[in-house]
Amino acid sequence: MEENKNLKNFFEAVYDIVSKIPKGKVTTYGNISKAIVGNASKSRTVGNALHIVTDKNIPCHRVVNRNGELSGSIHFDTPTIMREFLESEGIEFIKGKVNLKKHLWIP
DNA sequence: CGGCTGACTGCGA
DNA sequence: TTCGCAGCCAGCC
Repeated sequence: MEENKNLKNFFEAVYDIVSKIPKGKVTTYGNISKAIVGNASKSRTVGNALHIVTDKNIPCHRVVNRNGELSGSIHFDTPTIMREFLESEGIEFIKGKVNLKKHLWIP
């Protein structure tokens, strides 16, 4: 099957995938980009999409970078709220980073 | 229309 | 895994 062309644009696709991330799981910007266009070249655009959005229905706190770091936490109300959310969902943190080995989810 | 920035990634050491 | 460098793409001014 080809990529989802039903969506209006790349941003819509990002929101759609992010909102489907199961509780207790996390994914990376690159994985989302790959799930949409087939490669991680637009990984930065994925982050931009979550940056402009203010919809609380989108669990953007479950999206981290390839190292499992909460690089986007600085854009939240507080730089610690992102980790608090993940911990409350059962995500394990190792040295201040998400345990991708255990909680990584791919679309 | 042109240039800069960014919630990134991949590669090599 | 961590550090540094370069590439890619879309949105914004």
